[in-house]
Amino acid sequence: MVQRGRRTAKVSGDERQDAILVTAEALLGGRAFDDISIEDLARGAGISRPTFYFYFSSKDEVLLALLDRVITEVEHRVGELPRDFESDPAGAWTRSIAMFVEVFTSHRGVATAAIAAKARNDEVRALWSKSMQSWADFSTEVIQSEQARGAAPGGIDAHDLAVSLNLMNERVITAVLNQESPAIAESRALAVLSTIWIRSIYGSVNPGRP
Amino acid sequence: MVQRGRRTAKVSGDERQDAILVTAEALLGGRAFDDISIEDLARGAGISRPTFYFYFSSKDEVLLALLDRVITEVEHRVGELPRDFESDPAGAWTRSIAMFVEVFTSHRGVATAAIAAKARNDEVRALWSKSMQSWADFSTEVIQSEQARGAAPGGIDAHDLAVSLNLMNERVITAVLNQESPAIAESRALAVLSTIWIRSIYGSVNPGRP
DNA sequence: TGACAGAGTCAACACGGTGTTGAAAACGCG
DNA sequence: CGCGTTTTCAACACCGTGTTGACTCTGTCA
Repeated sequence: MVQRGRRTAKVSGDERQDAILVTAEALLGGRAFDDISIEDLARGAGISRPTFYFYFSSKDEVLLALLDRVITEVEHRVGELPRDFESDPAGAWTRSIAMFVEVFTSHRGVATAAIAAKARNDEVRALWSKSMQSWADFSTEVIQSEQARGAAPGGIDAHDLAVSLNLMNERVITAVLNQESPAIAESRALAVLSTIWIRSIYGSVNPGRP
Repeated sequence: MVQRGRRTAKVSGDERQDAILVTAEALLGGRAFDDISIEDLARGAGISRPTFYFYFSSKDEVLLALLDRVITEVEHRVGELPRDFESDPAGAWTRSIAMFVEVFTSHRGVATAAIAAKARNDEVRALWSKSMQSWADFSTEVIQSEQARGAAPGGIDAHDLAVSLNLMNERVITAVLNQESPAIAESRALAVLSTIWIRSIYGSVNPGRP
């Protein structure tokens, strides 16, 4: 992305930028984004607060960069998902949902901070929206094709259903990651979510075996 | 709640307190909670900023008071809900969900501000959690009795299901109120949500007529 | 090799919002 | 009236954000 190879004695700019990101993700493991000051990020990266502004124009910009990485990872894994919905609908949906659960669980701090930040930051909201949109579109297409081949009943707009189920996942996963109450046990989250998806998409408990 | 009847020439304390709440709810109609300063609330109520602190110890305290009112209204209306799940399951669930949609829609500003604030404020979180818990408990009991009488299939823990569906409602309603994208049309929200509830609780499209 | 350019750094400042203090004004009850 | 209580606010202390302008490196090129 940017040419490397400076032979500077001191730490290079890119390393500093990276140090800020690493510090941010580390601190997010322990406390809320709002409780982390730019001073904290700067100190963690070994620079002064004004110098922080040389690398990022705000704290939110850092979060945005971290979120971007996570979303890229999800996009990549969505693309690799097997699309065996005709042969094993329940398994296929479960594997898709499992992927989201895994990625967000392994970036707990970034995920929860970003989801909270989209309430106040336009860029974070835009990025998150774009991704939600693309996941909802993916789900919509599959639901539509399931409805078209007669495996799933109509009576509900595929897009509305897809959006609602994706929003449910977002919220349930957030609740689990934040250990909210009420929430559900992390170990059961995947089973519960996929059961709801399958029942509400197929209108039956065991799609394929009616 | 507190005795009234002072014959003061100037506006009384209770009226001032109320003026702050009224101002807050009015301002919340137009902008985000974070974009409202204590100065704004004080000016709106016709007092100075320090005087604000005589009535509330913080901005969040105001939101808490507003949220408390809304939750009280919901609790009240939950109590009045007909419990005709045996005779008309689909209708009964739909009426319950409709009630939530109505109340939160008519207090859009408070609802969205409170849901955002629970990320950072312990008291707001506690109050919201308590209510979610009680709504989830209500749903759990109904689901359990539907499972017990054989109207709803097992294969999923009633409480997990209830919590997930309630979290879905929270998130979908928030998305609608905030006009997020992706979201669903406000006019279709109720139909979509109740369809998902019914399909995932009963494992069929038309409970009662299998 | 020596000055120049640009990257990197930070002390000091300006600003805006929150929360506190201490003194004073308004009230109402005896 | 006069005394306690309620109510009010100017002034202050504080904290986090974002900006400015001057300074130091370091690699480059004449």
